[in-house]
Amino acid sequence: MLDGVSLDHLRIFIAAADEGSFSAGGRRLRRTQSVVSQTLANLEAQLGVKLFDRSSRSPVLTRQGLALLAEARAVVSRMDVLKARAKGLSDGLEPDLSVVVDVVFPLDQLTGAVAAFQEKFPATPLTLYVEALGAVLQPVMTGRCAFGVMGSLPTAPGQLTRERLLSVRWAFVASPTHPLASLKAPIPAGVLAQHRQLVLTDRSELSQGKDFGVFSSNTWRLADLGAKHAFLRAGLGWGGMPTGVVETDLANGSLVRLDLEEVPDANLVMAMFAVFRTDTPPGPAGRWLIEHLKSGSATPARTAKAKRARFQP
Amino acid sequence: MLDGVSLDHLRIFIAAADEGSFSAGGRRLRRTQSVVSQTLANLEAQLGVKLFDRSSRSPVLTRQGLALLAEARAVVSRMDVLKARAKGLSDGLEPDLSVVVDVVFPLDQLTGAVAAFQEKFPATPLTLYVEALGAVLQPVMTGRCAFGVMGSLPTAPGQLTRERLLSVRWAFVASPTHPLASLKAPIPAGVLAQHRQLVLTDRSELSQGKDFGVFSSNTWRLADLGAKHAFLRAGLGWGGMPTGVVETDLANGSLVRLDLEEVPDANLVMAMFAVFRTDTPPGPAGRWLIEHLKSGSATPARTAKAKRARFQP
DNA sequence: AGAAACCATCGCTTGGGGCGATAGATGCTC
DNA sequence: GAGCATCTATCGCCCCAAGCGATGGTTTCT
Repeated sequence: MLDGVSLDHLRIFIAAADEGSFSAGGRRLRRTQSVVSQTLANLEAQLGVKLFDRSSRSPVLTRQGLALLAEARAVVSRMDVLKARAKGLSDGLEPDLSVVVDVVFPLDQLTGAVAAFQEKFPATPLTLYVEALGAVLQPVMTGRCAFGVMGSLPTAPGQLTRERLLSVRWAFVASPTHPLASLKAPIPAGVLAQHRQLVLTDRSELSQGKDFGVFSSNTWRLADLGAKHAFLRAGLGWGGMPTGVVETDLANGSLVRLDLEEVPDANLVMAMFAVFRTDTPPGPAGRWLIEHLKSGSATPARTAKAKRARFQP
Repeated sequence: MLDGVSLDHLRIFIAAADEGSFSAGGRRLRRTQSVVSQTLANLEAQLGVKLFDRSSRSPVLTRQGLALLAEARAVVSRMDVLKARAKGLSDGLEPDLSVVVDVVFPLDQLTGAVAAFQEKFPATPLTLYVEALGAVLQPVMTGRCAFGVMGSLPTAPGQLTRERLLSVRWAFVASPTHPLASLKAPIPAGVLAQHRQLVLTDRSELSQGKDFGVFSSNTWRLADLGAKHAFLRAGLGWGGMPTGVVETDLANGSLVRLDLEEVPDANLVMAMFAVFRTDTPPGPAGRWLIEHLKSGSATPARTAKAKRARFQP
């Protein structure tokens, strides 16, 4: 034995204190009265503290006993936490979860799912990375993240599995002060190419040379969606944005939608997928999170519902 | 045994994980390597979780093992807290401390001492009551409070011990709009008696009929020092206040000092005492707090020092 | 190849946890 | 007040899990 006082000692102490009687405490734990008596005498000796006043018929906690009772509860409660955690792990729950999400993924959908996740799996630490485009892929490949959330794969290695989550509507926009904004008719590619396009980029090598929706050779590359947003509003160029991000701008006129000849009906959508390595599929927690990132499983939050209504008119 | 997993299991787990080796972990705990091996196998079986990957030469924690290691540390750490607490109690430290303090006790001295107390005895819950005059005595008599802090005892039962703490300077004041305020010469008792005096009182029976510094038969009795303060400032009467409470009022003129004929040199001080039942003297924590309530042991806080300087010009 | 670690497994011993019995004390009931 | 029920303390006994030492297999370093 490494230490005189054990968990069983504390459990017997708690039972006796709760029941107000050694005998009753013993009954609760299916132990004889004698072991309770001996154990508590032993515990008192180990701690050097009188826990019970035995002068009356049934023992009553001393003040010291009351103080240590709270400590004892804390100890066994912590042990119960450990066992609960172990139970989860033995059922296959992953000990922690790292996820990387593309910036263009709808924020409210993400926050709603993550909030629900924390409530559902409070013991599972969740680490969230937000990256752009190809930068999502890298941590998934290396295994640092259990899965990633990203748009159409520029290059889809065979070792990856992807699973459709939802679609992000896309709009090409510009500031109302921008020359393109005054053109009502569908804009042909030739005209587009004459104006600087703002393009989201990232620092990874995986998406090098793989451009998505780039119509102009005159481009500025921005690694941050918020920066791109600000540049667009400042009239420094035109480019595509998720409609969810710019809808208030479109409503109040600080950005206007561009009608492109190449994109009929402005119906551009980008499908978003959960992507993970086929050899290490997500465990229960990761799977749960993936399910709750799908469009059908929006959180009951009001904002999410409103957003969905706008997405499917 | 009430439960398969014990504290010793966790301690062995922690040692092995820390050392990165079963043998080294065993050495640290003065146990054979075989018991470490067996114990960990047993623990893994109990929890249903593989803690170590034994495929390589020296075992390495699995992800689950890493997660449970943190939990294990939490459990034994909580147990260490319990034992530390028990150690304090066995050394005679009281499990908790209740104290009742008279409102007129200098606030900064009190807060300083209490703050230092919480730092010195973080495990000892401190309950503080603030009462007026005789109301301080009652919880001390009944034993609900280990000691009380109060002014001169109106009636000093022999079963109480008192110990001097510090002196509170006292001033008789009134609003500048009050008729007495315009009298420069020392005011005789006869004149005082013609004006309403505001007197601090309390709801206990112990101070019934025992008035302190009452010169007028026309009195209003206030159970709250703050209320008395407000009444004085409103010009509703005259009365005594601790100088510490009214010094800013005296400085900015919202109250003026009265020069009483009965009280030469305005040198009225009220000695304050720690009072406790002789049969239950305070333990180490209580004694520590009493020492730090004395005037010489002011906290190093700037305000307290400044206040003391003003008190002893 | 050999030494030196490491871990798993197997008997063997032993100490503490648990049981039952007993005795003394206290409170309830008739 | 006698009898009964229930409580705690203590004793002797049993037994299992914890611990030990030895053995064997494996990896790493020299």
